[in-house]
Amino acid sequence: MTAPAQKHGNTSLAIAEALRLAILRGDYAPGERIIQEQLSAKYGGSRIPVREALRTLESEGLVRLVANTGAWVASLTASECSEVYQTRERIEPLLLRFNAPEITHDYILELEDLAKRMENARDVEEFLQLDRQFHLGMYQRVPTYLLGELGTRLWNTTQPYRRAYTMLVDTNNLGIVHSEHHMLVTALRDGDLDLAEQVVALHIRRTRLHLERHPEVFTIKADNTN
Amino acid sequence: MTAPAQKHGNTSLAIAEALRLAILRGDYAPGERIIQEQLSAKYGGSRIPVREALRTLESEGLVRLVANTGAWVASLTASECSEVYQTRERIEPLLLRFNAPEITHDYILELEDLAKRMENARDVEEFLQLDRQFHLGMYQRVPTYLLGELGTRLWNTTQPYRRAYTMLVDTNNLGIVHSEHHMLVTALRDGDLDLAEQVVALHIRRTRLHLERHPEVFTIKADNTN
DNA sequence: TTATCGTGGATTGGATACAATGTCACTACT
DNA sequence: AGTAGTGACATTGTATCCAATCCACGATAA
Repeated sequence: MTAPAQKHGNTSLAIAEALRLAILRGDYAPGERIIQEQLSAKYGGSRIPVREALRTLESEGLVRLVANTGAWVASLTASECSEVYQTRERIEPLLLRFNAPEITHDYILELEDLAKRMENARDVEEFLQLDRQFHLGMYQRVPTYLLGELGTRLWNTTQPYRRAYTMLVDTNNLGIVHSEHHMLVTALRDGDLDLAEQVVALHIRRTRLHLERHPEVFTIKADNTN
Repeated sequence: MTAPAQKHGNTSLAIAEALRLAILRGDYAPGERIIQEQLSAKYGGSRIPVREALRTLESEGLVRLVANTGAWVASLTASECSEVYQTRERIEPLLLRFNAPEITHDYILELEDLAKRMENARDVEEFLQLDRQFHLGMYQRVPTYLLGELGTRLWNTTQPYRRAYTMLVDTNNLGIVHSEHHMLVTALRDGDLDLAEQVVALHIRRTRLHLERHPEVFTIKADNTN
């Protein structure tokens, strides 16, 4: 990049956004070391905005900072990931409840479409992208003070493991996932918010229990962590 | 301060901590403007670590940053505060569940003592301090990846309004609050975790409903916000 | 061999200097 | 009088430079 038309006041924002996307894309492996100077060279700007971007991403849980030592792409142990999922089980139903008033009939059609496209997804990346759009999309119908951000953060920090897990089970064996998506759409169409909340919680819970049975997913981190 | 023995690598941490405490103490009113140079002079260090501290506090929800414009002490509208409380209603029971294994008999005695001391609290500040110790203390028996931080954050962002509210109702009319505290202690002593979770949720919920009936609490912000 | 102790290079942390931006009072014009 | 324009000042954003810290590596000694 080395964006030339960079106006004053958003260099650190731009760097944060670029790095966030790169991490979510999987360009960096969990546990990988991040050198400020390299980011500086890659995305433009001096090390100052890079450092501020790293602080931002740390607060989002995507990066781990250690004073005087450096920055690493965040990595989760199996039990940490389980904790994040348990938190999601409590947060996402509430988030759904907040957004319910704006989940209109038209939008439910969109959700149905997304659910169907997921069933036909060719590769893992396409599935992941649609899955994200399906879930996070319905949580952003309404602006919130912190719930929306929180939901996104929890989703983002578990992204590498969702990817590894999806590759592991193969897109064919996702039958239950698709059923759950359709159940959620149906509950929303029926206006049964309590059921919708429960489906979301169960969806996350089942995935968590699956993940807990596959500890090998958490070995993808780059070596020199901790 | 202008701390002389400041070692390399924790200036921004020290500033963040000092400013966090100052905000929680109420030294700054919600909505009050924060000037980097002033913090720099007050707590020592140049503006660089000050800026990093502000980023940290922003991620904790205590400060609001706007590019090229400045920083303000965070302030909540009534509905934003309600959202935070609703989030707490979902998070704190889970946090309690995580910590339950380490809430020993000895610690329950401490909790009971805190509950009693709250009943005898002379002034608002003493009550607030004990209340914080009672609730946050039991959430920090066990180290967590994010739940603990999250609980603290939710607690911190609502601190100014808890203070205003407590002053409003007067420490005499806190009978129900004390009953709830004792109910929680009893549930923990009985090892009835489900009940304990429910008591916590109801405790938060009742406070939220009270707060929603006192919108005047949210007018304490310093003028030039937004 | 193994452990301990430097030592130099790589990297991060912080201070100063300057550029960009926003704010606000003041002026000139309608 | 009211409003748009304008300029100076206050404040924030970024770059560059230097200091502090860490870490890998090798030398030395038990």
